[in-house]
Amino acid sequence: MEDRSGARQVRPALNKDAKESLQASASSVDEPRRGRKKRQTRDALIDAALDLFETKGYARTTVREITDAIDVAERTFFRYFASKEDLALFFVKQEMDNFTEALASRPASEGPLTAVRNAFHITLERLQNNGFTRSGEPRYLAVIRLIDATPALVAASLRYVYDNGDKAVAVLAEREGVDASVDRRPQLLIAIYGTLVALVHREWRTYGCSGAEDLLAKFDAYADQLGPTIRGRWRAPNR
Amino acid sequence: MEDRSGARQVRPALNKDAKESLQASASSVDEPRRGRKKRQTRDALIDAALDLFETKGYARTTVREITDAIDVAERTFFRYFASKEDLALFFVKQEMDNFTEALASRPASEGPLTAVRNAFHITLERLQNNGFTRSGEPRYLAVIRLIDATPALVAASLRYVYDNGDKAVAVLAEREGVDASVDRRPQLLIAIYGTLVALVHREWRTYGCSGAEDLLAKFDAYADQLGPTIRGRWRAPNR
DNA sequence: CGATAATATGGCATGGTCTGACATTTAGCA
DNA sequence: TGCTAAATGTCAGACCATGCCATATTATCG
Repeated sequence: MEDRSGARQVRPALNKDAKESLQASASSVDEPRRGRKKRQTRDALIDAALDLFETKGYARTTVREITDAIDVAERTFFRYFASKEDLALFFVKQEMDNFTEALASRPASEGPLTAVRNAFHITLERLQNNGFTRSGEPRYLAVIRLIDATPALVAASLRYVYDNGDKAVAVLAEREGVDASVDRRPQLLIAIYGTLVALVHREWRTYGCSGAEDLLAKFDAYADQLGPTIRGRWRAPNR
Repeated sequence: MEDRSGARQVRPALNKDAKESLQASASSVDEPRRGRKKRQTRDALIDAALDLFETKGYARTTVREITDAIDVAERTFFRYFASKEDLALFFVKQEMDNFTEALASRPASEGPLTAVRNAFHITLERLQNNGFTRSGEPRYLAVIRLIDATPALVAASLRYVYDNGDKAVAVLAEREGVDASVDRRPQLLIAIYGTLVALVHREWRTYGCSGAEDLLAKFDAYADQLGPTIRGRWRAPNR
């Protein structure tokens, strides 16, 4: 894999407990104060960062500014996130995890593509209550805009799906009772799902950035075209 | 687009004449000396870099080492390439350009998917004579290995396809006589092509890294699964 | 040929990301 | 209260990337 030592690489790991919900910021009691403070700090970092990103843009926001905003040392930032990118990708990871989970719980009666589509819908719904920006917009919408407007983040999130789809692939293979190590279909479908999401995000951001329903509609529109795209000739443009 | 000033971002532009073949290093005469030297320097940078990358890995090779190897100032490197990544992506760009061109010249009798598949074959064939490493291996194979082994480069190349597919999309729409601004199929197919290539590269690297024929075979194997993947249920694994 | 403009390089300073090492504080617990 | 471990802070430094200005090389033209 090569990756060692040299700076400037996107490292995985580090986030042992990075998955901890964040939405359940209802600081459940009885939890050790230490862990609670840790999550608080992490959340504060994310909040401050997203705020700054929205105002000044990703590239023009320095890590220093983020840490100054919540008064911690710059070094601390890198104890929570492997990189500036890593922070921005926090939500991508969450979305992917949600998706995989949703996929796993789709009834066996649904075919693979149907299950994937429904899982996406569920994922979006869940994300709705994942926090809001100070302007009252669901946070994940703001994040989508941020990522799509920042080349480096687009790249990173594509990659994240690219090499973290394994779990989803496994789930899919399991569902359909095929062996993912010889059958390429699970991997193919997840990869296609990834690009679908990317395309949808871009189109959504390009035209308007309306609500989440819009996102869903676009996703379905693309998914509907999957079959026609692959089959034979195209001829007459649809509609 | 936001991207400005802040370091650490992948910038496009800059390579006004970066496309100049490189394969035609036969330094055609009558060309102004200045341009010739420029290309020589650029080629030397690429050669030295690839050499070092292969030996020490991408991350552990510093720009300084590359420039020292051909005895130019570090500053000069960044006059040829926007970033270290940019250099590594040189071949990705080339491949994409070749592909688009090949696609454009496929006969109208071929359906879209067929044309894409054939264009890929042609692209690979052309790349065969694009220079060789000191071990005699076609250079682009070495580059594929390099990229796939380096997370940051995987990300960057995915992105490159993601936001440079426009030309190919246009070509495809033109071929099929559809309007790409309302019909999503061209974009969808190119995006799928991109992920297909990524998947193939990974599988190729994971299992053996044999010759180019192997790459072609794997590509076809994936392409063949496209239809079955999308349609209805899967049930019995193929084969 | 020689002056002049255009372009490629070199050199230097600076800002930004990220890491490693070590010191200091703070929470958890006997 | 005092010990232990985890979280933070501090500091130095590597590396990538950009801006700016000086210098050298090449092209152009009278």
